Amino acid sequence: MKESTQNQTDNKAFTEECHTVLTAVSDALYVIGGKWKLMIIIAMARGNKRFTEIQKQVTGISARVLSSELKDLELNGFIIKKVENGYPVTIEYELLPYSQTLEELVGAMTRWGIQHREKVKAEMGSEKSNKQ
Amino acid sequence: MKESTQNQTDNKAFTEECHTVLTAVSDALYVIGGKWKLMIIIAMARGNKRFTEIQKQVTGISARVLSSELKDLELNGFIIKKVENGYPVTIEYELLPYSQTLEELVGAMTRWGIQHREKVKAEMGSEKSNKQ
DNA sequence: CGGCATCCAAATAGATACTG
DNA sequence: CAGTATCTATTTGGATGCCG
Repeated sequence: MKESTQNQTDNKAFTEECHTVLTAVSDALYVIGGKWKLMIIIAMARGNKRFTEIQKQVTGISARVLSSELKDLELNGFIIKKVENGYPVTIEYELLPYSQTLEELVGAMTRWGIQHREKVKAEMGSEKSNKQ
Repeated sequence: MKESTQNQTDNKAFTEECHTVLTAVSDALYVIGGKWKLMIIIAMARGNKRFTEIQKQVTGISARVLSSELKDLELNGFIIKKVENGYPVTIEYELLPYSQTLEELVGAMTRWGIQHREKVKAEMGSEKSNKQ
């Protein structure tokens, strides 16, 4: 994993690999980017299926935005909207198997978020009592 | 990984774990969310250090936005701006070690982006020649 | 409850020109 | 080259009210 000798050869491969990675990350961000999509999927993976349940878990999201995000998620094959006819009609959203492909990504992001919060906390303490 | 018996006990733990995960992901998105930050870090990790180099790699970013994003990244400890006095002054941005904590996340996102693109491509093919 | 329509405010981003 | 300033256009989002 360490190299420093022949850089000319590396540079070209690096540029190509860079483009590949940038394209892939760009693709991913296009589909699951934004503040809410991953958070909605996380909330749903913990058993929240109803519109208002999800809205309660995902702090700060408005009904309009949640509605729009759910549509996007359905279009992209992560969830499905189920309408049960009865008195009254109940509507539930369910995760589809494809949403499980995000597990690794969500796990990585969760771990990073936790360690980042701790890093920030540690910096706060070590900045010579620089309170605001 | 399969459970269905005692759901009451699970639900409470689930709700707490849900909140933990949502908070962590929210923290992460706050710092590295948006279209550009990860892409800039990826480009820099492949050796791009100059402003225009980065702008060339990260397709579509404007100078104004790149400038603003670089400032954010510096504030959050991912990069450092180095000014070398000479004729003319050269300015380089370098990754700091903290940016390496993102490797797992970037890797997960890259893999997901690649597989997602392939899934979409496969769907295109299987949708009875439904060209647009 | 689960939304959608409307209106309006704020944030974001593109284009262009300009500077040291 | 490495930005900044300005202006404008577009996107996004909150608030509210309404509907089945």
